[in-house]
Amino acid sequence: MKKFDKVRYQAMAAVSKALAHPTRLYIVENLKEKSCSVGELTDMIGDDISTVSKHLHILKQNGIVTDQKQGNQVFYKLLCPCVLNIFNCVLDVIQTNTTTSLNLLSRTGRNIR
Amino acid sequence: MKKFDKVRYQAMAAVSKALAHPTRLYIVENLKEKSCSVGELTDMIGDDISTVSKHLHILKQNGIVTDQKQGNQVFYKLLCPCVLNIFNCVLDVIQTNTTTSLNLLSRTGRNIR
DNA sequence: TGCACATTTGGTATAATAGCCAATTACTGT
DNA sequence: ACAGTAATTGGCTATTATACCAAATGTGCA
Repeated sequence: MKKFDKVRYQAMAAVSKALAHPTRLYIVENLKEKSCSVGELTDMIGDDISTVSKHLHILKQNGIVTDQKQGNQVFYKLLCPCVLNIFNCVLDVIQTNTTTSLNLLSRTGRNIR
Repeated sequence: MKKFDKVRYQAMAAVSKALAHPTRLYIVENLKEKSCSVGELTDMIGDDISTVSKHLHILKQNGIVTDQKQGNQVFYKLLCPCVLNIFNCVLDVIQTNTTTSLNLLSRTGRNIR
């Protein structure tokens, strides 16, 4: 693999990795409509606040969210709503998988219900 | 986070994780046009063939590629070309980041060239 | 059958990730 | 300055990923 390509794929992998965690996906999807404080997100998620803070840090580092202080709190919002497209693409892949599995099942004469 | 959501986000994270590696992204992009044998991919990538084989296994497990024996060799191909959309989305994110950085730079009076 | 080639699997060392707790930092209001 | 709330950081441990080598498996052909 050429060095040029390596750099490119590393950059892409970094973004993918940032999204490759259930909690971080949850966060991104919840920031779709409105920005949230760390505390709000923590309540929704149910992990320790330090854990949530670290997830947010990863998302920020990879240019997916930004933060803004408001008094006592820090609000995070989507920096790049284009990430939401990734959601659809990923769901497409999952749906394709599911469809394939269903076809296999039906070919064996079995069915879901 | 509701249990239902958890399952959903875990499924999505699994797909994202499968793509969250430079070599695997490289593989996916190279299977865009034509299917390739493990040996061919190994030559292009330059890692040990066992390493490449394991990457392919991960992609297969997550419904991104399929394999097919042809005599001595195993050819892999994209199961779900919709993954390629993810590439564009990820590149969008990266471009947004880059643009943001450039704006910051220019605001300081500096510039790339 | 036995050899050559292609791929997968097992084993292992190293590195990266995730989560919690405790300690620190930052801001507000008194 | 001090107490109270919000968030980040550091430290620790458990789990997971990655990459190599070596061994095993599978396939085609003499």
